[in-house]
Amino acid sequence: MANTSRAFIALGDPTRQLILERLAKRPLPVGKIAAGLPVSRPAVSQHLKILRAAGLVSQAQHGTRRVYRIDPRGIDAMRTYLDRFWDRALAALKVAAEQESDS
Amino acid sequence: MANTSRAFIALGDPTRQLILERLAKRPLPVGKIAAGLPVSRPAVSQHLKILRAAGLVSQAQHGTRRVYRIDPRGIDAMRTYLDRFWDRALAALKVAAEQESDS
DNA sequence: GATAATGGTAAGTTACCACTTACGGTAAGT
DNA sequence: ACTTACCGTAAGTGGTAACTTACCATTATC
Repeated sequence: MANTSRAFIALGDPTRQLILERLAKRPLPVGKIAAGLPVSRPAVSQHLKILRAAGLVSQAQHGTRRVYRIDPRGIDAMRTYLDRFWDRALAALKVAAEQESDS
Repeated sequence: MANTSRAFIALGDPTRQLILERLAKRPLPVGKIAAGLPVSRPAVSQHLKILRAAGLVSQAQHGTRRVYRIDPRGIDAMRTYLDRFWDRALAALKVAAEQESDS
């Protein structure tokens, strides 16, 4: 499974989107992330595991605390994928429009 | 449910990704999309419905044919979302790095 | 060293998703 | 008109995702 696929799946879940929104403001330990979210702390741990596999967050262990933060590389990979897609799609649509006017 | 959420969910599925890859080359009717894909034609129809709800493809009816094509607006909405996210995340990481060096 | 704090993992449940086959509906061709 | 081509939808099924509670491991604190 390509990692971009994992990233898109990860961003599709509303809870994970909330987690990323919070981490986009500042790095946070798991407990702080879970506080304020509508799900339990273990659920957050499971989401973080998915986000980590998708390359969207990274971890730093300080004592018993695990501080999570956004991993910019994961975000950038998605942006690159969409940009390439964008270019190809626009080019194809342009060709299609020209062909239609050929009639 | 926000439409960007729908778009990310849509891009998370590998079959839908394949469909979009094909449509990025040129607009196609449903049958042509399904040919070459590892799933049945009705499955493709269901995926197209999801892609349409996400604003990623549009439809044009010619006789009994439904020709689908990429809708650039949906792609662009995702790009915009990621760009905003990217900016905020980078700013937050910069602040965090400065705070760490303050110790 | 006992206790508390922090967080990852296991097991189980519920809900949803992707897929199939079967069917219906509309437009084109003969 | 009959048949064919094209495609959407309904119903049913198997698998997986998200969540909960319960438990365990590790590190700080007293």
